[in-house]
Amino acid sequence: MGPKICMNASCAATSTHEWKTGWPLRSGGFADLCHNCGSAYEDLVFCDMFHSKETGWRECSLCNKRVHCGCIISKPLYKCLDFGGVGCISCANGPGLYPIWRGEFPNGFGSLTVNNAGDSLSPPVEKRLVTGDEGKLMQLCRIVEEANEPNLLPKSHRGEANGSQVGTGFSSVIQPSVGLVTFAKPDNGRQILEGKDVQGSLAQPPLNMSLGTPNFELPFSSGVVDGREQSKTSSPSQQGQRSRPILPKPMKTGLTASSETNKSVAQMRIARPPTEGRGKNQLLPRYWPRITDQELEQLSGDLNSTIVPLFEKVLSASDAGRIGRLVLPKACAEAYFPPISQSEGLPLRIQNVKGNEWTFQFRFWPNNNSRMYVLEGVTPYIQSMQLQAGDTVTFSRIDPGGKLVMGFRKASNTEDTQDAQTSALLSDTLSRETSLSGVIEKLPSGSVFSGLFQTMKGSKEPHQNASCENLNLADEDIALHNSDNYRGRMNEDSPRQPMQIPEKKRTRNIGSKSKRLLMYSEEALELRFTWEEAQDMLRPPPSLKPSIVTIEGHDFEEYDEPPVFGKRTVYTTLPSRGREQWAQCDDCFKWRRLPVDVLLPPKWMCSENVWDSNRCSCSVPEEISLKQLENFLKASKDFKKRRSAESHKSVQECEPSGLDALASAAFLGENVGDTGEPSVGATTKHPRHRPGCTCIVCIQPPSGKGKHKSTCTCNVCMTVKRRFKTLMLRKKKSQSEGAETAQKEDDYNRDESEMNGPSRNGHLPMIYLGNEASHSGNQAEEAETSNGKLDLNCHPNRDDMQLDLEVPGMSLLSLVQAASLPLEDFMKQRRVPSLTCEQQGCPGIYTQVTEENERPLLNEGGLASEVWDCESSRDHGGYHESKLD
DNA sequence: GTGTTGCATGGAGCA
DNA sequence: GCTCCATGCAACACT
Repeated sequence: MGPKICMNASCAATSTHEWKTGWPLRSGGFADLCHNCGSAYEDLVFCDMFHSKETGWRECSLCNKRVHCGCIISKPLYKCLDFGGVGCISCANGPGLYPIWRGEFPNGFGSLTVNNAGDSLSPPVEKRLVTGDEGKLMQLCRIVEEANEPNLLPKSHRGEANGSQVGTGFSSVIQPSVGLVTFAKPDNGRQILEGKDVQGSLAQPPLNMSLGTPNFELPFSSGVVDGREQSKTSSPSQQGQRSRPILPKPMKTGLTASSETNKSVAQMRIARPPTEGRGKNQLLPRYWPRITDQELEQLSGDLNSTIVPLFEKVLSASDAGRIGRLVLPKACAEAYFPPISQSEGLPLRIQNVKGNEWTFQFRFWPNNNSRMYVLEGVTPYIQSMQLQAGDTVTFSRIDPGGKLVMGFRKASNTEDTQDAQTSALLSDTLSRETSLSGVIEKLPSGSVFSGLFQTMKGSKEPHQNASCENLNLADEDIALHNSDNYRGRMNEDSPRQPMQIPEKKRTRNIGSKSKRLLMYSEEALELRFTWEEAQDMLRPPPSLKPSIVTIEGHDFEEYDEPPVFGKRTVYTTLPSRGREQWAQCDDCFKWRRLPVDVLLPPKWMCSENVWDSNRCSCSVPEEISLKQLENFLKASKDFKKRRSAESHKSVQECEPSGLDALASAAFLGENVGDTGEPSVGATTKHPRHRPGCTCIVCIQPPSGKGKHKSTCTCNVCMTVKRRFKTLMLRKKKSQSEGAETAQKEDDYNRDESEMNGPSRNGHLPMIYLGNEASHSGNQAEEAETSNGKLDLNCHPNRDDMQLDLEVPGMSLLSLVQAASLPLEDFMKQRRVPSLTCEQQGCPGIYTQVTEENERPLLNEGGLASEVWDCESSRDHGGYHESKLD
């Protein structure tokens, strides 16, 4: 920001012993004036002193006083009279002249409709003043006056307005000692001008707020003028556009608020309606910047700059996605960004939170006879700020200079702190004063303009841009403004209720197409569960029969429908009764025993217990003791905890690295990443696809398949084979050391597995395409997620479901390649010829040295035995799932 | 095969 | 019934 220059063109002083603030600028902020000019402005003699020789002087039709018309300084000082001519402001507002006054306001605040009773029809927006800050007080007084011209006070009266409402037409309170000024965003009054019943408007007063002055020009306007320029000077009715309300419906009790109320409410975090804009469209509250005027005052007071919050937007999934297009609210784009006539738009330089400049392409697309405005090229910004859907980007402007500032607010930060003091104060206030509730109730509240404050914080660093060189805030300020949670809803029925973000806002992006990813973190957490839990709930489509497809000579079962969610059940194994399944009634919460192979719907009650006529009612007591049940559940819980910890541990331990990774890469033909290894992030080849992506690209086998045949003796293959052998020997050694422990573990796991159910009664993990019953092995290909991702095809409770994961993260195909075996041979090894349960001495677990599988899976060193779980054989179509030890 | 661009579609919100 | 806007998607460009 350059040195100050007195904005009185005939003065242009660059130094003065005291700078004063003058008239409100059309771009926001206020003119800088030297002491002399500022004093003249404050004394309302500015035009007399400096414009006396300019054109535009007229006489008041009522008192014949000379009135300068047409400059920005004199704008508030006269009125065009209905019967022609002009009147000086004191005459125009004289009693009796305008029993019902309405008119346009000149400074970007539209117009205000007031009634005789003095009710303001627009809710107040408060601005905190610092005692002694006469210049700002003057400005605000002027704002109030402009919004409330019938109550214009002579200068001598302004300082005497303590604690009293100014005039009768507007509920403004000017209290320099208290430091509060309440003023309203005036309504544009167009509805009245269009002939609506004025008195009727009292009951339902128009609360629309025009975004700006018709002739508003942005300081950064490129000069490109398009059709909007014309339209913005016309009324909505002329444009055929509806005006959208940006303020909630008014409360019937009026808006007059006590100073106490004002004081308290001023500290609330109220969405702050934008101070300006171009008037055609009106801003929806959801785009209001969430910064209080008080905060702005603090900012601008310290910075010699005026921060003009413009709007903010919660990022949608597409905004935060890789497309790099941020959809701008139309009204905001047209109000605050330069007008563009060509679809290509123009580059827009916006300062980021650290003071660096970013250039985005501001453009539009024609859409339904309208326009859709976007900022293109935001991906670097989004990524560097680590923004995601649900976060909020904020746009503001620094005046003078009109520099656009883009901040952000993380969604995760919006609800994690609480300012108890303010809450208490607010609650206290609300308990006593509810007249504002109607206004505040629907105001989008929430955290503050943290992005902006981060801008300030960032500005501590060396700046590239001069406009921010003075932006500096203490960390305490940051902390202050990070203390969110003034959000909320005031309710007359429960005035002490803590403020919460309006439900409409909170949930508006959940459920529909446009609401997919926008959830607050807590809600997301509530929806988050482990893949083990999800696996427990997955059931094959109940009434569907799989179709059998044959791929490379192997049969696969394929379901057309995705898995369904079923009720979670608990399996037990009792020596006397064998395996049992238990389910809890959703109504009475009693546990009922069920047949092992029963699949329950997500909601299930005793009355649906068709398998046990004695216990098909909630009134019948449980047949299992509470203690027994607790033991089962506890064991189940402990087991899962332990598994989870072990899983993490094993993943870390077994993470292929260094030569292993290279070896794998060699086998996989440099396509390890394509195997879908969970740890692999976005690739350059298809960066849109993340781990877990099930698109056709990501589920494709590695393209390197077949590069090296099993007989290949190239250096790479030989190295890898040698490396693999070493790996397996090492593993075997470690296994032998912990054989005893492992056996115990296995027994334990088995028991627990049964207890939790080989989910879905002993079936293998269900897979969508080629499901559990197929046992064709392709579940392993899908089961390579090991980092907690939801994997539909991996059994949560059984190690043997992950038997192919000898090398974590490798897909089945990778393993096939690694084993240097044709797929057919590999599959044979995964299958053991039919042995009946009787042959194997079922029930139980026993060890058998296989004959046909003397070369066990991936084990050149030889795993001579495999553990057989006969209990699972029943559902395996005569085959027994092998289990690598 | 992948990334980008420009438009179309349809749900949500509002009067 | 209208506008807005999140997102899908086809066509095109690029590697």
